[in-house]
Amino acid sequence: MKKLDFEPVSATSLSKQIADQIRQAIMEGSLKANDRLPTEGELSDRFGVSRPTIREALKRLAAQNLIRSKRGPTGGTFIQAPDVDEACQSLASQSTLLMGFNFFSLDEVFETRLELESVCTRLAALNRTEDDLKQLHEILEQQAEPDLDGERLCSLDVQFHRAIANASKNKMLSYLMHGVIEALQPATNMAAFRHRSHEVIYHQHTVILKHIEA
Amino acid sequence: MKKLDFEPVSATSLSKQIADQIRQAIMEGSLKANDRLPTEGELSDRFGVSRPTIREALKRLAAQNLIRSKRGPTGGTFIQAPDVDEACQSLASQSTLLMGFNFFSLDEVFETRLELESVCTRLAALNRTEDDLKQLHEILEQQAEPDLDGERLCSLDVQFHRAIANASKNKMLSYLMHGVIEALQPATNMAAFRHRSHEVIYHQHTVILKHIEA
DNA sequence: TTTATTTATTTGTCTTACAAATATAAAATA
DNA sequence: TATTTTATATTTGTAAGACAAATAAATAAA
Repeated sequence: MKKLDFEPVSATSLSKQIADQIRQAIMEGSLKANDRLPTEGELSDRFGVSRPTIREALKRLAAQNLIRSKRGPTGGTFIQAPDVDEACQSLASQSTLLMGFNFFSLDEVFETRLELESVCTRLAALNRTEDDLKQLHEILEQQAEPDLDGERLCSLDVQFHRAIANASKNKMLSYLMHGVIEALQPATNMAAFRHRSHEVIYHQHTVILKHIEA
Repeated sequence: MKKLDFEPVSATSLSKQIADQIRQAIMEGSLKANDRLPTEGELSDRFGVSRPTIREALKRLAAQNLIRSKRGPTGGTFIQAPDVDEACQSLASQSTLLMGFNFFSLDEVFETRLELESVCTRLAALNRTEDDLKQLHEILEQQAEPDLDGERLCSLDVQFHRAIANASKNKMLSYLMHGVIEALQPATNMAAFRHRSHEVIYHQHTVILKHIEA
């Protein structure tokens, strides 16, 4: 007899279903930033599940920075307004992970950074403030020092690239750019150590900065 | 008397600390894809916490698609290899959220898409396969039809943009591009409905495709 | 009025127990 | 013997109840 393959009625766990519901409410805007959710007890009543299940659902949301919790009266669980820096970090770690599993080659990521940076540079040339220029100069000045250790060199490199992204005055572009830069940091680290390309990097940065100023 | 502000000994919950530890092990590569974690019971023994706490930690990781779980013998919790499509979706929803909270203006996102697309188009012109061209032509052909309903029009628009990203043959760039496209879908939807810009869009796409072919 | 103290509320954690899924091994049956 | 069924062990999923810890507000004491 042929096997009928019915759909599983509910393959996903309760905690996941609940988390998804709340998540959707946030995305749709029915739950706004700093809104307070009912207490865990109330939630377990409303959803008809136990408190541990509710808690697992809330932890899922907490992992995505969608909520925060506090104890005590006036405490509870609150909708967390997203934060660009956190989002950036999460993008970076996703990218790092994808790179680690060889979904992206090093070349691809380098190419992406190069292209994005070219875009950022062009926009920065149009929109940069005096403050941006000052900051870029400061970083470059620190990079001019001849005997920098590798760690410091890399940190300054990252700072420089981030500063360019910020100078573009396009927050979404910066967001994406920061993610790519972070993902590349370990790799650029290696490259810098190996090829002692201090002068090369410094020279490149000088050229870029001139371009933005002009 | 002046208050000394000591660091809180452990402001973060146990489940978070445990999740972070496992997360780091995955990022560092000590835990590889499809590796099996110890059972929840063993984990609670090893970490010296209760099973519910372990479960909350695991749910945090599950929310980030870092693990998957299965019941039964031969079941357990396994390290999940990241998936580009899922990562894309998560990037898109992050972007949507940031847009929803007005961290990015519509202009910024449009500008970002425009610039990224320009990069994708240039790379696509270099790297596109015959298959890519065929696919782009197919989509364009469907868009040529005069009376498309709004939904279908938008869907084809998204498909076209995604196809260009893919034709660039840079997977990281595609990944970022897809995120931006998804985030913009609701907005482009609105725009398309309002301005009945069917012909405009079609014309633009024709120009882009010619550029890629040449 | 100011300072302690109590109290109520809410999340954080632990313990124990049972349900559900599911692969493996054993037993029954054709 | 081969096949099907049944039992069994293992592991995650869910539940219930209890206590700990944080903390703000109300109350009592100085």
